Amino acid sequence: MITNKRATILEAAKRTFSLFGYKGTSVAHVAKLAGVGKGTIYTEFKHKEEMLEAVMDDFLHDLGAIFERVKHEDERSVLKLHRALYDTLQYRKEHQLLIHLTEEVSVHGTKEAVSAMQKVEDFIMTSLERAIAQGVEKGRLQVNDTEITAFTIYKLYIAFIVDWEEKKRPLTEEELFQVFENHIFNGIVIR
Amino acid sequence: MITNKRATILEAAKRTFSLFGYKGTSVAHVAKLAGVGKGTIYTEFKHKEEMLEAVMDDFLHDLGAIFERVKHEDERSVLKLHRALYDTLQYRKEHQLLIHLTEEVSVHGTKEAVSAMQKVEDFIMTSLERAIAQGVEKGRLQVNDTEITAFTIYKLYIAFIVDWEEKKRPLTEEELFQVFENHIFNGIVIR
DNA sequence: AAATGACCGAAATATTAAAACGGTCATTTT
DNA sequence: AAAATGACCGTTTTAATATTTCGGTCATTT
Repeated sequence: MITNKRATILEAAKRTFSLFGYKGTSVAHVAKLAGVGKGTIYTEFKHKEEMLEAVMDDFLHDLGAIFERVKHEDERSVLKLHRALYDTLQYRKEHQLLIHLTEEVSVHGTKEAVSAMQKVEDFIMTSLERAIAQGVEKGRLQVNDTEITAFTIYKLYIAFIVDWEEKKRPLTEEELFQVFENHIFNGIVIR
Repeated sequence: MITNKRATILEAAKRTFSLFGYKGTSVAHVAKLAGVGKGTIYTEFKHKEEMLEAVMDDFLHDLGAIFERVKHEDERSVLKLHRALYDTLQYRKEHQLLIHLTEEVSVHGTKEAVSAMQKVEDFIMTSLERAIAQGVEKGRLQVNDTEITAFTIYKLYIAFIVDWEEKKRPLTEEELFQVFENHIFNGIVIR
């Protein structure tokens, strides 16, 4: 066999999950696309959920790359933070796999999808927390509790990128940055 | 008749909506509790939804009173804003009617419930916006767009009161205030 | 003139039958 | 002998159908 068996199956799983979501994908379907028998899949994965987990791990690796890439850019701490989060959420918003999983969570509450999306949220939150902690170390940010601050920033980005766009004109990246610059970072109180 | 007919029906509607939500309440049930025939209800309200609207109007009137009361307290602008919003959301949290409607929106998407909750959100947002505009007038706050700032504060409160409590220990009123003091009002950037 | 509840079509719910699914394993292929 | 396979199994989902409940009306009663 020229290509790795596990990789072939994983690629097929990624494709079908992206097209039909977790619930909408049958193991038989993945097997056919991968060009193997159904039984073969169970020599590589304990069950269907383990396939999703493997696909998600790949995916989280990509997300991690975004934060990593931005980290080495030579910019202000605040701008870096913004760019990493913006790119991440944009990526998340456009990726078919995540779109399907998100819908599955809200419509069917499929437990495997819930846990997969939880992983994504945790990952983003953790990356954000690390970035904030770094800003604190460098003496650029004052923060009592990095977790609370990460939560605050994360929820606001989600609110603006998801909820705001539902009823108003979407903000450009620049405008969104301004919102955060004014509110979270500088504060609105006049001194 | 000693008590007002409309008020009696409205009171019964309020009770049953609070106990069973909109979907879970039948018109016959309201009629029985109000001690009138079903037909009588339709002499006062065009349809079931109009009953809900009337109940919600009463409710929004109560909410308005909270903002009004706080407005006249002699405190810092920021503290006032916080107290008004906190009272509002605590009230909301305790109020069975809103709990049921909120669940109905997320579980069944009942259109009458969606529109009722939309009204509540709009009302809170508008009150908040007015309070912020007042802070700006008094030269206490610097804000580019009161709508965006109101949205920011509202979403953050909801996030902390709903989402944060789902996974972490609920914040006390004091802690919640600190979060807003640090993030929105003063900012986290070191100058 | 105001109040009522039996009645209507429509919508929600419960019941049942049929199909599809995840996972296994005896058999086949390499 | 080891790896791959798909027919097969019990369970879960879905589709089809029968039953109940509901919002709203209106002829009759109060």
